[in-house]
Amino acid sequence: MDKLLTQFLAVADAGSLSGAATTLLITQPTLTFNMRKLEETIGAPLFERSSRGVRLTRYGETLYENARLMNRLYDNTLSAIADQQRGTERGLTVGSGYSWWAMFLKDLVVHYQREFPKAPVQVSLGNQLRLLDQMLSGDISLFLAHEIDGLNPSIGTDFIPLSRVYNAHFVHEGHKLLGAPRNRAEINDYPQIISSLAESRHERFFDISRRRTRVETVFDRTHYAFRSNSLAACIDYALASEAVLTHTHVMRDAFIKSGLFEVEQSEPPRINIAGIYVLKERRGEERVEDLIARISAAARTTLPPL
Amino acid sequence: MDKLLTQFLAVADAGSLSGAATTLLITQPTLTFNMRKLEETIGAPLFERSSRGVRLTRYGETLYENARLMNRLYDNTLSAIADQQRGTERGLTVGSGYSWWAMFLKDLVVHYQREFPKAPVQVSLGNQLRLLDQMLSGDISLFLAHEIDGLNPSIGTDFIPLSRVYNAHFVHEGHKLLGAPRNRAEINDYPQIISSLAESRHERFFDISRRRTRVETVFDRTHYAFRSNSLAACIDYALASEAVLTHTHVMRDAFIKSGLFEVEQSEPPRINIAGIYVLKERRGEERVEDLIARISAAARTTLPPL
DNA sequence: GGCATATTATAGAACAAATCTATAGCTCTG
DNA sequence: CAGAGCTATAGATTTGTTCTATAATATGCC
Repeated sequence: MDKLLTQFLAVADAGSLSGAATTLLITQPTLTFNMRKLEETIGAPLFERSSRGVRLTRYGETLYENARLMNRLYDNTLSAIADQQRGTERGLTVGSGYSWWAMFLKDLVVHYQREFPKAPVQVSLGNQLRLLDQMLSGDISLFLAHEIDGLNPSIGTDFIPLSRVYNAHFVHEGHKLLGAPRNRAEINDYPQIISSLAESRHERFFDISRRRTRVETVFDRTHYAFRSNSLAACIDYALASEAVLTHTHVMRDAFIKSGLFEVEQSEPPRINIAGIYVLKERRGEERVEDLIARISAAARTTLPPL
Repeated sequence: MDKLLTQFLAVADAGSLSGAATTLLITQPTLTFNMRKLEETIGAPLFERSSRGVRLTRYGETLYENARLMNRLYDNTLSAIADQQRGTERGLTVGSGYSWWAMFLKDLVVHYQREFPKAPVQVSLGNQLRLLDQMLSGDISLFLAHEIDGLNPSIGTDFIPLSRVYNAHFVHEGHKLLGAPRNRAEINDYPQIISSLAESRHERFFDISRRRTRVETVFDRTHYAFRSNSLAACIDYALASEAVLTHTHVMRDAFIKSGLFEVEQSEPPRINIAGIYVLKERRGEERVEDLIARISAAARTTLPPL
């Protein structure tokens, strides 16, 4: 890995130049010099320096997150090559959201393990952007998710569509929207809730200019009255207010148990595409393509068609 | 990016050392030297050299794929920091653990939205350290949590105490620990569950030398039989096993509804201080201080006094 | 207040590394 | 078999990195 970035990580972890210097077995002036140089090449101040040590600026925090990713990617690369030399097959890891896992991925993985007990598939559950993070650092080979609108193409991912799912709107019992079909304008009259809370360190994944549609993305902060990464919190909020929770319709039955009911829509609902994200670089690898084929086949029998 | 990797990519793309040398504006012997060095650090031959140029070995192919990823990651990081510098004004986002959210933050937020519909408050639920992380990277303005022991003071946070809470222990109905007061040793005989999943990247927030007490910190990986970032998962585990879920007592009523009951403690329980974490530099901002005042007021009426 | 002890910053010397020039050696092609 | 195109090698040169020594500044403690 890049020397300056490695040293940067050490400084961020130690919280001081001198502390990092001792762990890195170099002297403190060297680090002072190098970190200045890094700040120059990055073009932003990375630290707030004081006589108690250094603290990361927000630019420093961004770099820290990404430098850690790069570090992981580098380590994963080295071990991948080492595995290649030993002739041992690398295990594949698949990422997924909980619903896809429960719906059909689980069975597929169980089958796969049985067929290839020596090269098992591992599974990482999480939200889309975390999974993207993990894919970029080489921790997972591919993941299942909704198509992410406005994703920056320079990230270099392929998206393989599998299924069409639609968004439904959910409100508490006795809400005025219930009882008759409603159009989009009527629904938008009420405050909106969404169960996805973007973190700024994921903002780099997005490229606003190339957005295909004009819909709000996860980073629009104005549109929603309430948003949270916790679905439970969103449900609580929907139960305690007149706001409308928008979520994929596959959760309808679970929501009814919590006391949220689906609003009938008088217009065709917004369709989302669910599918597989995979790095362009990994296309063509035998095991990856095999897994994609298996997932596609399983999706065709379980999920709504495209 | 790492210089050698950049040069490696150029060589792989050009298919020859001399060709890459001209595009890189360096001389061919330099590249010969550098690529040898890279092969040494990677520990595998990357090229098959011939008088017609060079060809990637399978190790070279692996490195090529991953080096391209690193390259992109680096570029994306630079542009993310540049975007950050252009500056985006953010709304207020409050972080919290689920317990505080359910107990009183929910009502406060619902009220707040009604009062200021144009400047909504967003909520991020998560464990303390994730919230700390998010606060430092600017995603959230403040968060509610237990006082974090051993926190490195150079991080520059203010802690505003709100309430004294104690940790209780919860088990499923009919558990042997129920029915009589138990001491700490008796409770520790059973496997432990905790609803906090530490990530190693947060370790830098801690300053081990200044830790006041010797209690297990969140980074002890051996002590707990089960830990998850999802409270629901912890509850599931507690219901399905003999393990003891340790959690703040304020959730007792909610736990009873789920089928978990509090173990009577024969010794005085460990007291924690709950309060608001906020960045020193954001103190004084009108909306931040307003929110702090509202939270403090709500806490006084809902939570145990200090 | 003032001393001890952290910290980062600076300057110049010493050292290490990267790069270049020049040249050799190999292999395919006409 | 000579020429063109490539990589490899050796030693000189240039550039960059790291170190030592010291200054400057803040913090905490007596």
